[in-house]
Amino acid sequence: MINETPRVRFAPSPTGYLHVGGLRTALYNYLFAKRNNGTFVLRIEDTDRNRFVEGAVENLIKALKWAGLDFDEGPETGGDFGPYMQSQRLDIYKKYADELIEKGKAYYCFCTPERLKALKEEQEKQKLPQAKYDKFCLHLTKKEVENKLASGTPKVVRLNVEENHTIKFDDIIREHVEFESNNVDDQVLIKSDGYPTYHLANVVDDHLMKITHVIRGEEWLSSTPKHVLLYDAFDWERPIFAHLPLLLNPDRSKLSKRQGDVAVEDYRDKGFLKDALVNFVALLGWNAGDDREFYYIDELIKSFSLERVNKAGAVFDLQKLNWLNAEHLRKKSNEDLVSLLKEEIKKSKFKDQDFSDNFLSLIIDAMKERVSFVKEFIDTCTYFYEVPFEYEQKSVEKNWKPETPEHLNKLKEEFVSLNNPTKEDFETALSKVSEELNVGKGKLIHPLRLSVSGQSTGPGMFDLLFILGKDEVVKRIEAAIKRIN
RNA sequence: GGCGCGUUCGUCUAGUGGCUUAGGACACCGCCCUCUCAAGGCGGGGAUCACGGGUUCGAAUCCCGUACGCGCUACCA
Repeated sequence: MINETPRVRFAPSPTGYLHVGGLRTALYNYLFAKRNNGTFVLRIEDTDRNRFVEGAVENLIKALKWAGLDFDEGPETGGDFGPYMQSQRLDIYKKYADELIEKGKAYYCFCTPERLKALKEEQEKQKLPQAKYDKFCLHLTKKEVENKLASGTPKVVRLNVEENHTIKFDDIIREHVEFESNNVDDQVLIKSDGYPTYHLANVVDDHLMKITHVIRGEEWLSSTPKHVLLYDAFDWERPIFAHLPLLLNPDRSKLSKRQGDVAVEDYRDKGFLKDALVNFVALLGWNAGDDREFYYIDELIKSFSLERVNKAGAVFDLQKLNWLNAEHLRKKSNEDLVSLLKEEIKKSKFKDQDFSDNFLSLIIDAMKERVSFVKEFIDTCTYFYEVPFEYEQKSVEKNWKPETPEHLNKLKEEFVSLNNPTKEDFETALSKVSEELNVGKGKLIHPLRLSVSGQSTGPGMFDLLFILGKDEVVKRIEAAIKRIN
């Protein structure tokens, strides 16, 4: 097994969207596969007919691809071990369940839900340490079973867990784990509707698809003894297990919808860069052992190892995600940012206006260090796109003094005389006015900034003037003077 | 209740018996830079390493117990 190239899988159930916890699981599988020249498989675990969600699979695949996690085999893509939708593999599970019954490792159970419920209540009443099925149907005679089968009595198939032994297995992250078989229930393998449960389908598929490493969330650790029993019952080699720590809400419960966004698409729609989300989620439970925090996905591939995955759950901290998003944003080329910004403009109130790439690129240069999200290239500096409608009140009180109109007028006159001014020309012009008026530059700059942008904060004054252009600057100064008077 | 897993600054984490007066990052605060806001630089507060016992010359690191948290306990995954 050690010398085989690994085959791993991400096996979500199609609930309608990709959960960020799922993204992290998928990512670790992907990183592990790529790191070891292995294969990354996507398998859809849609064995619960009651939970069927229209379009869920398409959504899942879309989110995975958006994040850059391309799978080598899976629905749509295909592969040598398909089909990759469990609902299309029912006959396979049936065959293996029969094999188990043949071997005495599983058995038919005809107990009604009512009996099961009564049994459970009785066990609780007696304060039995653990409630589990009493193997009633295991003791049915062959004849009785045949009769019930022939009469079409509703049935399930149960795993026959032998009592009084210890089930042991190894886990890359948890090391050695043991369970007493007496604590393991005779799990249903095939439901009465003929569909398999997760446990059977998962084990059968992992074996048939030659999965070497099962990398999944910690919520599966408790059912791993059942899976181990199944591998042993079939006489199949067990895969290597790696149970990942959970992603947590701020209150340390399992990350859930109630306490914030959990869908990858929510984060995408909020403007998070895929590079940042992937980077962030990779660091939730793993690190290379050094201080590095900024990674692109191909760099993660080079550094990743399951051995360095933590045991304890990690709180999903939005503030750090925000910071990483800003970091990734700043590292992007203007070319990339221009096209991202254009997408945002299409969604904004400026969607009908035309802005040149060159103009947008100038805005990006001016604002790159001041924003965390692409959409802030619009929201925090609308004055680049439209004339300011109002002037920040606090700043008006502070910066617009009685002498301001005179100062602005002088600046305007100086600017008007400039011919196709550069940033430096604007600066020289302002210096000149500053000297002539014997007024500090700051005393001119703040009122000017407010006049031209309506705000008290923003990029460097002369960058701002240059980007707006002489004509626009002059117009805005005139409007501001009018406003003051 | 039972079983399992976990527990280092608010959060993500480094740390695998002496290099640790426990390091970094986010967040927070201050200073510098400066036309503002950022970015950047420098600095600060913040962790009796959950608690209690051992083992050892020496423990965040090994062992045991306790507490707490979380997960599982479905014909859900």
